[in-house]
Amino acid sequence: MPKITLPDGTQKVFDNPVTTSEIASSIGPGLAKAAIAGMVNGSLVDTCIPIAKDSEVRIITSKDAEGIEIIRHSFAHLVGHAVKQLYPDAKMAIGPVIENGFYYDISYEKTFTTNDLENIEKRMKELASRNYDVEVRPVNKQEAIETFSKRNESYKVNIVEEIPEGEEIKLYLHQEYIDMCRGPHVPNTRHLKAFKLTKVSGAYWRGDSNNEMLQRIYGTAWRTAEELKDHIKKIEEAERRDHRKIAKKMSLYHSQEESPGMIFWHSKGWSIYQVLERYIREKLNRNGYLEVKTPLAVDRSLWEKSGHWDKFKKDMFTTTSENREYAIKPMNCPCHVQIFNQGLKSYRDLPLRYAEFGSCHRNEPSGSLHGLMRVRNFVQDDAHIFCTELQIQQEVSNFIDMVFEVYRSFGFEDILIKLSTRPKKRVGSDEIWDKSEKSLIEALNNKGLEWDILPGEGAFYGPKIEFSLKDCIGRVWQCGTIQVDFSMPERLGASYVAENNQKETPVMLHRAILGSFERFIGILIEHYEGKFPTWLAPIQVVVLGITDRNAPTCIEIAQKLSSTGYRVETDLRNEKIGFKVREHTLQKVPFMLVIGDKEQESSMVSVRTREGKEYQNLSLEDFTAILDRSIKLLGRQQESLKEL
RNA sequence: GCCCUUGUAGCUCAGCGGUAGAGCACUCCCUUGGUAAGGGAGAGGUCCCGGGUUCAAGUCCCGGCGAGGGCACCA
Repeated sequence: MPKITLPDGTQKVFDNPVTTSEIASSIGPGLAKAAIAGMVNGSLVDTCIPIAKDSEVRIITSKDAEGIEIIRHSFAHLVGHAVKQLYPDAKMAIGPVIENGFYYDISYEKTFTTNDLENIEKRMKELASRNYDVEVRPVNKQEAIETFSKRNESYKVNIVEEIPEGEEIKLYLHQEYIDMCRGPHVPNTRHLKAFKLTKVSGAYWRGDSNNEMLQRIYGTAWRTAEELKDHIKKIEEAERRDHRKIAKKMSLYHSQEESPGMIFWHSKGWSIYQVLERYIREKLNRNGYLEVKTPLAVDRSLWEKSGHWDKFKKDMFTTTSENREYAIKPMNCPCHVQIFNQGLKSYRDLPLRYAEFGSCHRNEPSGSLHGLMRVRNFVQDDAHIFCTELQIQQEVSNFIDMVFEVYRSFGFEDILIKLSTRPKKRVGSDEIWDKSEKSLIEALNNKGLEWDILPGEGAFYGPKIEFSLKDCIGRVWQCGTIQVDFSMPERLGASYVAENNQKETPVMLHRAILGSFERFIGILIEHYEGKFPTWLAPIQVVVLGITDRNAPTCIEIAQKLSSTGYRVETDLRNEKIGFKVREHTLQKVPFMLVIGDKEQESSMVSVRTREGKEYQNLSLEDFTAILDRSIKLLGRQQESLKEL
């Protein structure tokens, strides 16, 4: 006689054990049709599972977050159903839910082509349109192994074998296809409509690069066709913003075969880089940092002492000279310790903050390189703070303020914070790790910030806080970091004289706000879609002549502007004004000055913005005032020209 | 590093066994035109590199290198 309590408080009493499906029916036929699963006392169950005890029950439909997850998961089974019909020799491995969709890892001797993908998708649609019931069959371990052995599903057998004895195993029967899952799954394939298979790629069995590679079929799935369409639109939007494409069109940088993962900055890209560097340098100066510069190549003995040679030898570029082996530095910190070690330091000198825009090289795996986002040569807005344990919290706190201020300058308001704790591969005692992690947690809590924890994701020498920002289409980029390091100063012999006249080892904080300039510029290109705010725009103003007669005036105006420090070009080509306007709009130049006979005679300028707004009869002084205000806004939301 | 895809003019791409193509860009000429493409002519290619198959190879096969999408990695 189970008594069922629904979310709105209503209670229903049933004579016999009752299923979620029956409860839904008792409420209404619409809900019965929409029911995907039940949330019974906090856990998700299939609609066909009988509930015998008094329970709180919520009916899950596609409108619930849990519902769409279940739908996506069932789509993975549908991939299995289709693949096994089309390619009976294929072996199914795992098919989980991921953000916005699902995938299935499959072992099959032939590689799936895009054509195969289309066929699989077509078959999935046919199968789904049969609106067949999905059956659940609980089995014991032995039965599961037999079932999958008989079907030659060696990966499934492998998975079952690792399930502890006595634990419930559920088989899901999709007509003749059988899969295994914790569930729940949709009761009928009528729930499986809005989806698209997106790509095939390789993936290691159990995510281990020592294992064989399987073929992974990716798909995206949504509750309605509209949501699917929206999602595809978002992907296209992201493609439009691809920094590699935009940078090529705007001639910001290039890379070529001879130096994979390294950037040839063109003048326009370098201009952005320099503005960033100037901006950060000014921030560092104001916050008590000392800028330094250290060598690119350093003898391996230093990297042995620092621990890098042990852990990252393969990932460093090396070079030799006169029987000595050097590593091209992958980071600046060991060199900064060398500067710290020059001369005796007192506790009165701390905190000591060394900043460096040092060029670092890391031999990243070829398959991981990606435009500006993952490169082999990069420069960070890097600095190391040498301080006492007691100073950590204050330094971390000051740093957090700086991070927020800098990100806001680029228009990033939404900032996520994560704390990464000790990884498996690490140096330093557990006691030191306890101390380091605790000090970061306290600094975060004292600031009253919200943060998440990432267990095991810390650097090998210490825990870290990571700062991620959300760009204007909602993508999250991890940029800033501050890492506590109790180990490296000791390894490299750093010390200071404390108040009690004893030598102590300082703590070192590694920190960066932008991360690497390369990557941050990549992010900015995508965030702004190439439409850099005036502050950052490689060309801020282009002066366009209407006819050849206006060329001298154009040149004169351009010279006036560039001598005041603006980045200006002229376009005096023998082309119509419409043509020039189009080109510089596509080049995303924020301001175009149009100079014809009219302007020439009246000593005025006409302004056209890249957004297509026009303003006639401005004096050059009025225009530069506007320009100044636009630049001062930095990367914050630009208002219209009138408001400037 | 691994799997798949891919590499043709400065750019975007077509051609896929039989004398290298288009659009844009570039050069020259006409045009001097008022806010997103005026017209004409011309020049431009070891078809990524190295082997092989073939009477004949951008085109088919093998190997390198790069790029793209994933996986793994990311101090």
